[in-house]
Amino acid sequence: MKRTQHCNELRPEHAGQTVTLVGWVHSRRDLGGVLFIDLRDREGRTQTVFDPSDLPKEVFERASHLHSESVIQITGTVRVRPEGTQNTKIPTGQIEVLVKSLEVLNDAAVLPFPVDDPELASKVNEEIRLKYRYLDLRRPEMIRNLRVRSKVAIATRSYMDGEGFLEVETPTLFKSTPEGAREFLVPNRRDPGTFYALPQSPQQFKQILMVSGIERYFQLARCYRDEDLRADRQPEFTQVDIEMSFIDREDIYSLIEGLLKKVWKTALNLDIPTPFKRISFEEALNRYGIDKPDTRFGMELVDFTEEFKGSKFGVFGNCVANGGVIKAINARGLAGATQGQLEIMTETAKGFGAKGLAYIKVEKNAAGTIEWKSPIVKFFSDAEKAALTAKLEIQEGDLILFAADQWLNACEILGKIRLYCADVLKGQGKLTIPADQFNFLWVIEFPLLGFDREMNRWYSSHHPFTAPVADDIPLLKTDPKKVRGQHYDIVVNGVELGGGSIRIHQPDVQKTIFEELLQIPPDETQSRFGYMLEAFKYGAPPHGGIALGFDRLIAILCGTTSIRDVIAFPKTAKGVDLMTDSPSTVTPRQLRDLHIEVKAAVKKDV
RNA sequence: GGGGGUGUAGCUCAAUUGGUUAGAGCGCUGCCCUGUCACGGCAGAGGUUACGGGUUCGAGCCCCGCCACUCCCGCCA
Repeated sequence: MKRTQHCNELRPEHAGQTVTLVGWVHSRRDLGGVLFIDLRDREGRTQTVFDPSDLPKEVFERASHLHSESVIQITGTVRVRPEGTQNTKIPTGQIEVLVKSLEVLNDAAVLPFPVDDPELASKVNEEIRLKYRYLDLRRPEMIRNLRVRSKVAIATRSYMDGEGFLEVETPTLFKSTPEGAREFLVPNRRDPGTFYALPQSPQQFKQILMVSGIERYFQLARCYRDEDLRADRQPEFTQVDIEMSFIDREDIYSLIEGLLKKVWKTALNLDIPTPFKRISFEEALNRYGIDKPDTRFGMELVDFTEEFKGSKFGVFGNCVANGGVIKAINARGLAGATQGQLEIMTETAKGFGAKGLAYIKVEKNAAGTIEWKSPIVKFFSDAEKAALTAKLEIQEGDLILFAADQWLNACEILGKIRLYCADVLKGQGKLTIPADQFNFLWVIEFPLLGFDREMNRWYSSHHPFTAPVADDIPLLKTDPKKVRGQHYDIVVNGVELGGGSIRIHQPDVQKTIFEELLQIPPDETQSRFGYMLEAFKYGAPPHGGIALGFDRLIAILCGTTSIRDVIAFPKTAKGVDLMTDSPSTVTPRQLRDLHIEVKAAVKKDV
């Protein structure tokens, strides 16, 4: 070892010792007669002192011209700092190292952006941070994120091991299963025209492992989806993938509650209460307008369908007559919403096919009396007004927003607007949410199927291996919409952390789903899922599982909304790695080997 | 595929809304400075205003196109 200590280790009790430290030049303060260099490694930093009266001239000269981020090794004596010069901001601030010798291990060129100042560095354009990712990762806050990630990964493995799970690796060269997310394809050199696909998840392998009798499987699995990206979506990402045999939903709930309890303790030293609350899909939509509710604030949806049945206000009355619902939220304190903000909300509503967005601003008028300012309130009867006042607890300063539409649409419109209003209120300081508040929630009883009007067929709302609730199986052939799936999502603070289900383990039920409901032709079912249906014939245990988005989990723990901050080498929104400039073109020879001809205009190499 | 935002010195930003030589802070270079830790002081270098067109006497600013980054919608069984 070159070093005797790391840069966050020396304390007053080391005074007098000769030590060797290595690291990066974090900052340099040259006072002419004395020179301070803060040396940084991944653990922290230590002030070193260069005294020209005590050092050969060339050593002092060398030190005084060191660029930031040069890598050096120093040997010197630890001493307690003179009275009044201690730095309470850093743990090593009581001491300093008086340098006797300096070795420059690597001179750094002038940096493209500062890494020593967290304030400045966090504002640097992400494009340049990604291009020089190695510099970006040197920032203590980025190293901290990677450290959290590592600790949580290890805690997860240790917890799963303790629960009797086997970590099994599954292939990343898999078979194309063109349902669901678009896949990345890998051409097969040995058989022209055939392809592997990178797995969207190890779903099928983990079920097969249950048939294999593994009973308890987990993996920190890399998954690949060739879809457009978001702040919380990368083309390759990591899932904590879990599958168990001979269990029911309750076993999954308690397993994951235990895992998250351990993870939160490990990463944040927080004790989160378990068991988590549960809410049905229907209730989540009714109260929060979304299937992944953020329950850290209220502003819940209120139903007024009954009150507006037969209303003289045509928009509401007709809506109810046509089987729709009337929902409203009270955005307390937002009566002063700007025209622009109302515009954004209206556009949101229109995005769901609504014609507009009805609202009431509850404000004092010039005469000093409270008034409902709204283009529609003149159509309301006294009874309707009384119902609104009572159920929404209307008071001065409120902004009431309405959705009148079919149930799901009405809920979703207000669900979006509720989140938008919360953001606005947060911006105005009228809504504060503590950073250490984590509202975990199981969302359960999802509908097994949705109906695709365009394609005129059912589709799986989760995936086609999800088992129906046993009581609902007879409904599969009579009223598929009513069938509930044994599907569950784990949600925290409005973020979907993961989801899973109890699987179908009977080949006949699986076949019904594939062929009668999803209307996949039998030969296609055979070619895509035949091996699974066959596997299930030879003794498939009842089983179920879940997958947690590991990147999202770490992002939440690190307090960031972008998973790029918790992935060492992430890609841009267009899937480009700016550091290596990939993807890139390949040689004609490579293409020939793969029997591939590129027809699109070839991007010129620079 | 669609919509919004951004792009000016190495970095972060400004430029009185179309007007002379595009500025500041940090960083960088040189000099001064013995207790700093956002050290301080003096001086200096550094610009194809992303890129390509256009309008205009005149464009960082207006128009058209294009590229990149970013947020959102679609998409993500």
